[in-house]
Amino acid sequence: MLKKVIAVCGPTASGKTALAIEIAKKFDGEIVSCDSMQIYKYMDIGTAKATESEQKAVKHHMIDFLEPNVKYSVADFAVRARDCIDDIITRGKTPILAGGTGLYLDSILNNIAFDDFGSDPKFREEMELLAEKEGNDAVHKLLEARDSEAAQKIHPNNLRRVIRALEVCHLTNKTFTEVNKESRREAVYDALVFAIDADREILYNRINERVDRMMKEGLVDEVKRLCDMGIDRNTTAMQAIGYKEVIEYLEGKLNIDEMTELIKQESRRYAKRQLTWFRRNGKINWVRPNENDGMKKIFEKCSEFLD
RNA sequence: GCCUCUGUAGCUCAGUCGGUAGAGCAGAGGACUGAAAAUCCUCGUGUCGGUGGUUCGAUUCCGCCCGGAGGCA
Repeated sequence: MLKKVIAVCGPTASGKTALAIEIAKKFDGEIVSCDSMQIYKYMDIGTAKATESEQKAVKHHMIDFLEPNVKYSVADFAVRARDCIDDIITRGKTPILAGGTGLYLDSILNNIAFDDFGSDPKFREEMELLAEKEGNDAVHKLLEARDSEAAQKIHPNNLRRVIRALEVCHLTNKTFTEVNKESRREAVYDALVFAIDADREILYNRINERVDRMMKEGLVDEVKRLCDMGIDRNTTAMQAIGYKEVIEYLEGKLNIDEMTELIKQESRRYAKRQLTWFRRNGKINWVRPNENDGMKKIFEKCSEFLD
């Protein structure tokens, strides 16, 4: 028997949080966030976390539990999120996955297993050095020799991926391609997946407005506080859109208008990448909750699914 | 009023010694299995301001007109 989950995804600023909360209220659900940045504490404004009152109304999981200097990955996420989901089901409630990090969502929906072979920082360093000295192609050639199928799929300039693939070969003595194949376990979830659809122009306006709101709500102070806490600018958390740009502003590299514009632009581009990710998922129901009886249709689908 | 410069892709500009044009940025599309809000790939037709003329042929040369910048009065 597959475990039933509902998922809400879509580009940034499309209204995922609101929709997920509506569904949760209606179907006695709890929200499991699939967002790579909302996991961090003290990053509320810039990541557009659900507000305190929203969190009071509906229980949120996978949010706000990590110090910003902690390294985290899909693998960590998947393990913990699955426990969360199982726990919610055990308590007789409906798990609602919500978030814009496509990889995180898919790791759950496709039930990808991440074996515990970890990483080898020293190996990565060596490869990075090689790339610096002899170019990206030199590293890619190594991958070609170990796993030509992967080499074909990964562009030589995508050093990060090339190195990761090599690292997996190095750690497991299997090919990256093999390891990935084996990681696809049998489905355990039956998911009803919604993605929020919006005209590009409207979406971009919403993004722009939201960034302005973040500025008013004190994004700059939020980032200052993180810096005062000693959070390094190279951490994953500080690479988030809205954070890295504020840091540049604080360093005097941008003025406030340039910074705001840049955050908007990066957010728009991010939304575009998210759309690309979700579009290739054929199982997604594209919905427009704000139009006509959009919400009604969504609720109907949910009831039908949960029956 | 006169003189000079200028008008080329959404923006900033290059260029064509006359054979209908190309960069950066913006934008669009795509990839994605341990950093994923990251990382990476692909994509440039536009009345070359308008209109007449010279020419086999003009965005390129010439005249006029319109718009912009500066200089002299």
